[in-house]
Amino acid sequence: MSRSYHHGDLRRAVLRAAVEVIAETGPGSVSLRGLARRAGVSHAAPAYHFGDKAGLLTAVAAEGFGLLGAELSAARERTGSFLEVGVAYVRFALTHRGYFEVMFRPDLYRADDPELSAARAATAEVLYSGLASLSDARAGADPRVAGVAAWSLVHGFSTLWLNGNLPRFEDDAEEAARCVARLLFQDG
Amino acid sequence: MSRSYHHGDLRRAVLRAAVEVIAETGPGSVSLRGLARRAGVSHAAPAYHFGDKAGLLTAVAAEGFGLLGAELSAARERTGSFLEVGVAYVRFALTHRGYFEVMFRPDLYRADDPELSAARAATAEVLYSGLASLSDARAGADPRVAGVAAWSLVHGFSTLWLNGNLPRFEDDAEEAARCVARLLFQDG
DNA sequence: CCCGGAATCTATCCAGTGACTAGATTCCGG
DNA sequence: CCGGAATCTAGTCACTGGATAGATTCCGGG
Repeated sequence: MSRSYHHGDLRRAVLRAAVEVIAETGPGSVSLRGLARRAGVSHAAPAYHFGDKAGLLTAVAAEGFGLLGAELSAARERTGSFLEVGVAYVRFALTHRGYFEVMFRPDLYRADDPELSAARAATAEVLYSGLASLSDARAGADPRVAGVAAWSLVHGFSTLWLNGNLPRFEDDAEEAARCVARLLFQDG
Repeated sequence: MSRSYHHGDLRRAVLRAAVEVIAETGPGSVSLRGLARRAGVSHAAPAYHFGDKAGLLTAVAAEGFGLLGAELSAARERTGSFLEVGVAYVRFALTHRGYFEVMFRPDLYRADDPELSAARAATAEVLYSGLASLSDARAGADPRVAGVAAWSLVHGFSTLWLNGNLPRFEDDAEEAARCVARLLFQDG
């Protein structure tokens, strides 16, 4: 019995399992006790690492913002196109659903967590950094308004797709997102 | 004691209370027992009308789609502008948060409920009925793509605003939404 | 090598919730 | 006014989140 009194990396294991469960069945169906069972530890073990359920989801959201920021800046460096940053946003939402479904639901976690705030701010920085080219394309537009429009477009597409409101595009979501985004970001 | 064995209109009362609670503290914090207490009935009474929690939220979502469809078509008739239909979408999300937060979270309710499906289809009909003018404005665009873009934009703006990601526009959300939408729907 | 504190996990307990069931009460049409 | 239908109550069970006390293991200094 003594071989596994300590799990080794329970924090990581619970985090991974949480993201998986959320991706499959939504954030509402995640339970600390279920994750504990899945990891083979007692039902109170996760609380040591995360405090409570909100703490776990805070960690999920923080990691998610970190991943999103990384993917957005990678897309920006790779393609140099603000449109492709938007496409990368949608791609993240669809391929990292477990994170995405938590990140934009502040009632599920502690939005004032410092680590999370930092990750979120860094991501926003990347998102808005490409605004110059966009506001050039739409001369005279307030860059803040243009940024919000861009964010709204890709965010809305992502959420609508995730909850099954875009059935006609379910086969090639990424290309559909690119077509949709092109209507707003006319530049390639 | 006998004076109020029957509540009178418990179904309506629970529905109203549910929408209020959701608008204030999110769908996660709604409990059948809490709503029952609020209405002054036993904890099992709501189950008679809604079956279970998913049934209650199904009713919320169905009523919400009905309201949204009505407001969208009203905006269309009143202004004749597709842009104003989009603004009405945002206005609905902000003023009927209790409904909106449920409607686009199918994991919370029974998405195959016939009454709900009908209400949702009717709303989609209104949403897409103004597409002709939009695709005229953007010549050559696939009307389906244009419709998805429009829906994505207003939906994304609404959800981002609701979860506190657009702090700079919190004072005059409706006018901000109009500015944002104008970037996509160039016609007035 | 070993000792003691720190890190990690277990075992219990409690309150709140959703769901189910049997039964009580009231309403309403014939 | 009577009997079935509609509505609500009361009780139960399994599950969850949260809290606490204590057990086990790890690790660095002597």
